[in-house]
Amino acid sequence: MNSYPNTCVVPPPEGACFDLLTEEEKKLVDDNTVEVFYKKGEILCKQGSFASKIIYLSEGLVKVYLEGSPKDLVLSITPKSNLVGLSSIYEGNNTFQFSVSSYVDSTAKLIDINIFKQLLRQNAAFASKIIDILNENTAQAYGRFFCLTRKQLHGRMADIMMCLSERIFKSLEYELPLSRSDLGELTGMSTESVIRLMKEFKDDKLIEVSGKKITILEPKRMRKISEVG
Amino acid sequence: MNSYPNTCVVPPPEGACFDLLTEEEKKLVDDNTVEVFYKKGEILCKQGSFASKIIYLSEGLVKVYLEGSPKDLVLSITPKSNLVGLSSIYEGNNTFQFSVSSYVDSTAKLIDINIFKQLLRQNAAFASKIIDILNENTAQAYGRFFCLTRKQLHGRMADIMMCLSERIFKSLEYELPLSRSDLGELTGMSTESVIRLMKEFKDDKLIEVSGKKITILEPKRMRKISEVG
DNA sequence: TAAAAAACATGAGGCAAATCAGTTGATTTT
DNA sequence: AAAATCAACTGATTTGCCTCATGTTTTTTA
Repeated sequence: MNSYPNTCVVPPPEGACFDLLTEEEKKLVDDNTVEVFYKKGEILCKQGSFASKIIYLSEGLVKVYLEGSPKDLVLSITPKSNLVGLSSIYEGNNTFQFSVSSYVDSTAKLIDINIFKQLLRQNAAFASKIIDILNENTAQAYGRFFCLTRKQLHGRMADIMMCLSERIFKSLEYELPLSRSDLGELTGMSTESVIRLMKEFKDDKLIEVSGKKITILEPKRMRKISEVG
Repeated sequence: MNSYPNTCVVPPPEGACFDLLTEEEKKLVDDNTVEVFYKKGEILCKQGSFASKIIYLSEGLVKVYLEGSPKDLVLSITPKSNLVGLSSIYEGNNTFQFSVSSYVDSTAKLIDINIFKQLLRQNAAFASKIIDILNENTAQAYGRFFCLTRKQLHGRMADIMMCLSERIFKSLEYELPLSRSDLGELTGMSTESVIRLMKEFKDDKLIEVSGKKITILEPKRMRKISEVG
């Protein structure tokens, strides 16, 4: 890959797909939606369970992951204002392909999946927009796939840090809501390696760390490290 | 993951999405399609280049991959009667996210992307079917993602062999059109490891190998190896 | 059909990163 | 306030797999 526009963490903001619905359709959605609050660490949906809802994350931050022993595989981390778990719905499949759990307190709107499917079949503009979103998600997943299989520890660490900065917090300085062990899961490395690398980056004056607070001092060098792997 | 319905290689057969078009729309597609023949090893589309066509593979076998140095990452291998490169089209992106090249002599129908997009916007049943296909592809990609990041050599090797058997050749005995080095690329391991593992499987009476011909003697044990990693 | 090239095969050695086995400090429980 | 739990951190050891070096067989090409 020559450029890394959306390498690792999170799908880009979606744009308001529901705006493409008619008033009548919007009402249909509203009438078949419930809002649910989740505490930090709670599970929004469980891999293998019956997929009866589409999840719209209105507040919070979640991870989408495949369950595996001994370790899960994080597919993406998704911030507020995004649809989650869209790709679970297809003909011949009615179970979630993955689990979703919250990193922080979160709020989700759960939309009845049959209503959602009905809208896809009757409103082509809406369906077309959903295809856009799905494809952006896929592009992101491929970038992440590449990151985890082809880069080594330094590259992966730099990648995640830049991605969190650019795509989630939109600042070079951020308060990390994830533990070192969460970061290890996200970067596909052991917790110990996360700690060692953060120390190394810190010693090299690439970043500043104090507790949960991360400041990226040299974004250009970080980006370079992310790219060379 | 508890089950591995579509773990590694190839998207499931799609069903005929073009049947959902009206006669008029079908004609529109036909009028904007060209058929091209590719020799073994040729490139059907190149990552980063302008995506002006949707590729329908009518004959052959191709790999979809991300370019990387020193090694590419194979996203999927796709047999005939499938759409390839669907996920490249989304708002704000008009370049291919990946490259596609042929393992064997292949024939593709290239459909004008603007016509394709127009159909998505005007025919909801068609768009809905395309969503199904995209989601199945995504499920496959996630399975493969899991395979390459969480399993080690034995599991990956068994996985690919079973997948080729079940999803591409639909037989326990098949003539492999890939070299050992292709297999290495596909399983994310070195060519040497592929050879060592095939010898090991052969010595363990799990498979029979003679040249390019593979026979799976113990599919149950192979599946087990694939699952435990 | 001989020569060159590519694919297949095998052993030895090295290394990136995981695992293991701790210590320390902060927070929660009792 | 003591005990227990958890997160952050560190060093020593192990290991899975790659790389390199070299040889052999098969396929391609001249």
